Amino acid sequence: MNLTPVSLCKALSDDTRMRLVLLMLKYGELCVCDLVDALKLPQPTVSRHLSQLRNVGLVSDRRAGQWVHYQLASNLPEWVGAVVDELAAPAASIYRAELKRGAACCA
Amino acid sequence: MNLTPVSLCKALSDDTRMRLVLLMLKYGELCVCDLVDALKLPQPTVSRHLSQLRNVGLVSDRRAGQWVHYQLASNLPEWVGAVVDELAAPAASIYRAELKRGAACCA
DNA sequence: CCTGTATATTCGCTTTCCCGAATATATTAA
DNA sequence: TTAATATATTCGGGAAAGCGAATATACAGG
Repeated sequence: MNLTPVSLCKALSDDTRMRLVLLMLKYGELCVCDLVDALKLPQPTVSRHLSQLRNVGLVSDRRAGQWVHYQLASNLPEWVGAVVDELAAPAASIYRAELKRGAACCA
Repeated sequence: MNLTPVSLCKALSDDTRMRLVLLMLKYGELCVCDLVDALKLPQPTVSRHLSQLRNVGLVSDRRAGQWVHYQLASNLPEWVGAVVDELAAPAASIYRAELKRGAACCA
């Protein structure tokens, strides 16, 4: 968990990871299948990007049965939350429709 | 000049470019030789990174005689300025001493 | 024109990033 | 235990990023 300005930017400098973060910012905790469904990307691809976000400390995971739920880490430095919030609006307007979640896979 | 949340993050996800932006944020307009001197990096390296920052629209250049002066672009979207400002404090505390400019090379 | 200084670009190389495909692990249910 | 579902990891290749070295371009002065 080594969150610096540069490592945060690196984590967010990919469309898939940016959309993952936006989804968690919008909906809170989501399981991997929800994220796969929302982004319409292969599951290994989503898992790999989630792994990068987790390694840098931006998101946390929680296993519940066979599902793993991800959310933005709760103990983020203030400046990290501020940057993410600032990016959210212009990013959301770019990805529009791609930030809808379907029916939850894990009831 | 295609400044999106992801392209901004890409531009800032490198130590050299982050320090270049911090220097311009702190001192305003600087010529390339000032930046080379401050960062203690080869001139072609600095030029290449400046080129990336210019291509994405984050900085603008102005030629004055044999010197070229760079500064943060003046017409940046509000959210870009906000993100840069938020990153500045934690980044400056990391790079501390490396953000001093020496004597101006172009009097 | 010729020289020197400032800046930009190209080249070749190495490293890193991203992806698809396949495989491995974990959990649940039967 | 076996099968099925959810998630993670590994492997191999291709694309992109970063760098040192060399070269090219632009301007100033003599």
